[in-house]
Amino acid sequence: MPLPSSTVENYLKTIYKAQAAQRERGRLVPMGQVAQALAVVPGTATTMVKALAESGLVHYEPYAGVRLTSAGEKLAALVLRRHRLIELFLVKVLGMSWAEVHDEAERLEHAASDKLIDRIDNMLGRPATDPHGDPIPDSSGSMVVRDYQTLLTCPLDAAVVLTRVTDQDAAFLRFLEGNSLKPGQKLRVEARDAAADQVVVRGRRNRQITIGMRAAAKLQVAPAEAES
Amino acid sequence: MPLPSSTVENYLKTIYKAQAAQRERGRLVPMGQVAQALAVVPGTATTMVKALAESGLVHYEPYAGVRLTSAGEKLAALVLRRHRLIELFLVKVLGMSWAEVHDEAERLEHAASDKLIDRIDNMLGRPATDPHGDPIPDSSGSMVVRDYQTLLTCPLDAAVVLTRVTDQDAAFLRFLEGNSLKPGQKLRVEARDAAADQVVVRGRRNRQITIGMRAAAKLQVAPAEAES
DNA sequence: ACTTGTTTTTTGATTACTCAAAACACGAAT
DNA sequence: ATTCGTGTTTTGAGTAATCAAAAAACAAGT
Repeated sequence: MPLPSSTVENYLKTIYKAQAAQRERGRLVPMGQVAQALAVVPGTATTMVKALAESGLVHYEPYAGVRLTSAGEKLAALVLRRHRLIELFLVKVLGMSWAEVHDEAERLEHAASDKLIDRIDNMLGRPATDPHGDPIPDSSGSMVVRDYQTLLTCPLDAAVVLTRVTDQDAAFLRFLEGNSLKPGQKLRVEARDAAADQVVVRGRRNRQITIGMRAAAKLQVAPAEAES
Repeated sequence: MPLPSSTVENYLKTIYKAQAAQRERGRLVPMGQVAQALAVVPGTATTMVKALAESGLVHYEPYAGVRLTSAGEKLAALVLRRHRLIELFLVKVLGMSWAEVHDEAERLEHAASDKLIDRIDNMLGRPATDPHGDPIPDSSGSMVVRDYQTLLTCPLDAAVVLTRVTDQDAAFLRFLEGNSLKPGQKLRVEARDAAADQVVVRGRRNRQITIGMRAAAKLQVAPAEAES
């Protein structure tokens, strides 16, 4: 029963996110994917995951893959909670750019105590999402997962609001920021052209932005509410 | 040229503080002291210190002790800078008690980037001292060291102001807080009795507090300025 | 059912840090 | 000067996490 090192926390977080990313729930995450996400060689991931299985944090099937147990899931959610609250705190209180907070939070999430995290949570008014629109689990580890459309799948010409950006790459985020594409922004998809790899969006101050389909798929939206 | 792990940072910090604590400057810190401060067995400290010497961070003389090189000193000062800015930030911005911030900072100091630290420094108005009155090195690693008297050495019945508390123990700090003995507090030593191990202090709202001499030695004071 | 190609697991080493306990050095005191 | 006690270093071993490369398993595709 070793208390989770930051390595363990990172493995759990990675498996959690991989599980969440796949359409079908309850499927095993292949080892290769875990190894790649953590930037370690496959053998390392195998060894580590077997150790996690020993501790009862994951269910591991040789040659098939890995899945979190409920204990592992809770722990992973708490790591995510710390990460996202820290990100929001850095943006809201310290005025950092949303493009740079990810890496910072990546390190701080393993050092911050629950007490500190609760204080931050409180100071921010128990927020539901971080600066990228990712939902923040509560202190018991549960989280409201909502299924959004993306700029690739939402209806054409409908009023939508940007709710979530599923890519933490700093350069990408800086690009979005430069075009006022931040969560909360009202948008309208005016055209899509698969052949040309173009999605045309009308955004802030009626400015028109054209992005590629890979990028569009990373921008999640919800139907805009009735207000102006 | 390995970038300093948090273990290395802790060794440097410990040696730095031990060096600062000893009256005579430039003396070597004995290994036993380093080991004890870091809660490792002596052999471990020897091994580690030899590695630090390899990296040019300390000067090590077998059987004599260890001393920081200027490179090591700078690095240690920057760790201390991070630690103290974080402590002050936790107190000032997050409203934590000065009794509990030490342990938190002890972990965060190894995870916070220079960028974050500079932002905190800026937000706090480039403060000179942390909540315990410890001086905060600037970003180049230099620090104003002032030599204070203590409640044990200051003149009797003189108006003094509490400037620094040289003990981070949470229980001790809570005791001080309960008696309004925090940096900035104006005081007067009314009596000392070595035989009875008593120092009698007149403090806030003319309340009288009696503490032992070990505790008194940890409270540093400066002559009170002319204002009321 | 074989062969091929990819993915996964094993094996053997390596690095950083640690401890326990034996061996050693040094200053002081007889 | 030899002895004693304390402090220090060495030695041998262990844990956590990693990599490189060999070996094994699996999923197809003729």
